[in-house]
Amino acid sequence: MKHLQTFRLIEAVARAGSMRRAAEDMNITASALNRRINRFEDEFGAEIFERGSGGVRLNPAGELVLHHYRATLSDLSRVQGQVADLSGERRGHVSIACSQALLPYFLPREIARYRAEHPGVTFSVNVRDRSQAEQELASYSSDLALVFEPVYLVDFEVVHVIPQAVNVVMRADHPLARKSEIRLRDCLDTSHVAPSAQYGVRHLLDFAARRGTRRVSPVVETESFEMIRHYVLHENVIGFQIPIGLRAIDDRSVVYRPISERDLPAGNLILGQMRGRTLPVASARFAMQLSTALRDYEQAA
Amino acid sequence: MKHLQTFRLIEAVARAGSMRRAAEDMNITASALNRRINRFEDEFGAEIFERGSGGVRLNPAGELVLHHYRATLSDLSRVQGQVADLSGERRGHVSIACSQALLPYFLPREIARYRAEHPGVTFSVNVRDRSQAEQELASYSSDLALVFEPVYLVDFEVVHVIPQAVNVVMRADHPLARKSEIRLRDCLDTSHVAPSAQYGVRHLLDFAARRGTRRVSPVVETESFEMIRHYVLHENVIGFQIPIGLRAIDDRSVVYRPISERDLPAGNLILGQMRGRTLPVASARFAMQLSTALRDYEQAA
DNA sequence: CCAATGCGGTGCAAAAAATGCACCACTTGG
DNA sequence: CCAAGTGGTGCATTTTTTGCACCGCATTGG
Repeated sequence: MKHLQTFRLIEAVARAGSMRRAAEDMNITASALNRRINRFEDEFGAEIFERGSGGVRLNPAGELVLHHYRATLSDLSRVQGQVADLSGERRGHVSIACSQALLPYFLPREIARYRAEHPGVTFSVNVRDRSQAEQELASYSSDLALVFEPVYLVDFEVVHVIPQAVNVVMRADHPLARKSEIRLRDCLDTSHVAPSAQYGVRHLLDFAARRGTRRVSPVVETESFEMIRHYVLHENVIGFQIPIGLRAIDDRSVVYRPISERDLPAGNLILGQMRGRTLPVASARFAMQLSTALRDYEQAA
Repeated sequence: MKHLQTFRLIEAVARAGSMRRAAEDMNITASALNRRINRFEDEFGAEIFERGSGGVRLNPAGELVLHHYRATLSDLSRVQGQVADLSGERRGHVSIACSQALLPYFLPREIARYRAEHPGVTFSVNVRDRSQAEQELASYSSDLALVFEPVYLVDFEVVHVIPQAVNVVMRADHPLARKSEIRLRDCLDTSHVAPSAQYGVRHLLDFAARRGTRRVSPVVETESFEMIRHYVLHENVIGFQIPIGLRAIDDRSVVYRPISERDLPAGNLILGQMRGRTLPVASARFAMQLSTALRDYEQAA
């Protein structure tokens, strides 16, 4: 949509931090860019950039303008999606920000199931930790977020929530595998592998350990839950993950057991969107499917 | 905002029903207008007008586009309001659709009170019946609606609600004025003046009368409650209105008495906005003031 | 301390886009 | 069957936008 070109340029300038660099990025002359910005500010009635030596940066008014642009863009693409729907095309795009736990089993199955019915719909899956996921929604970069234990709940509208207890994952021959429920102290007493601090699982572990004046002291700390899941195969230690990211393996080489709720309350896996936003058709439908799937998953567990 | 010019033209064409007439309205050539529309449709990816002989009219896709434009416009003016607020100007505009009952006493006082603190804020007061008021919100023509007994509540978000019993209004020397509460049958047995069918007061009266197999048969039927209020001074008949639109007059020439709740349940006076919409600063603040005023009014009564 | 560099902004001419005018093809109602 | 209405189009003209060459200024590094 050509009429939003000025906003695209504003966004580029905000990103680049300098008009000249933004001009290069957008394949345009610095002078032309400069004049468009100035003209916009005239028309808008206020400056939107702070001119400092060495470049420019958005002022609060500019932040509002940029937000307006993103909201407009989002609404426009929603409208285009609905129009495409009218003409029976059923195309569209869903972008979702999610925690790592959803990557191996849950999301692939749900996306495939959705695409089986709507082959014209494409997906972006953005792996984000719990705080990033919410920023993702706020900037309209993702339509949906499916995250474990989100941080700030402002502008985050909960669509569905299911509890997920932190589980211990380990080889079947690990001593703790014999119990059906594991105490936190047993975890801390044995060698363990843990995710790094920005993740919900680690946050819950740290919090619970501190309450018992213990500390989580992992022999391997990583940002990758896939790493954790596979590491326990190579050294007989324990790892942590929530059940939706786990599955009993055929040869029963890896097992998982919940940590006792006395020690560590279950966290929440939350499907959410930006508050008040009307989602594109495809995203709204996919959100409904996810809700149903999460409910079924919870009842099956 | 120049970048929305094409949308303004689209709106004009939709309103005029013909490109040539719209072109005149917008002081532009039909050819230029025609090409802008065609270019937009190209870019947008779908036709938004149905071309019939004798003119054009919006198709469903066009309705969506027009709605997008209005939403964008509303959001933009909200942003401009917030920016003005940032620079300390405190200006803005509030548009409110309301029932007639609010016109004589309640709204003038509240608007004046608001403007005493924020002289830069201007107001539009649009008198609308209960169904029009909601359309007004849906088309972003008004920010707020304050109506008695709204019809459809879809897309209508209730901000505040107070009950309002239908009252009989009459001269002090009318026989019914001696009672403190009036039965519906007494109203129907005496000559009465009533509002026409689209109004909430009449709707409640009709409904209650029909339940008792009676009918409302006014000697004067009017769209104007002001007319009703003044008519009872000239002929000794009764009229109807809700208390917020009434006030005891100094010389006690006109009095009002509630109709018994056994016969006619109290209706609702509802302050609302469009569902999910973020209101401009001034409107949001005014809505808060109205909420408070309504609460105080209810407690005082 | 001064030249070099990078910044935003501006005058002016060239390029691009939008517009107005004249006109076409078509439908409709008297 | 024609007059009056409609949307659409080719072409010259006007308006807007852009690119180029600069300016003044601040920061930086030798």
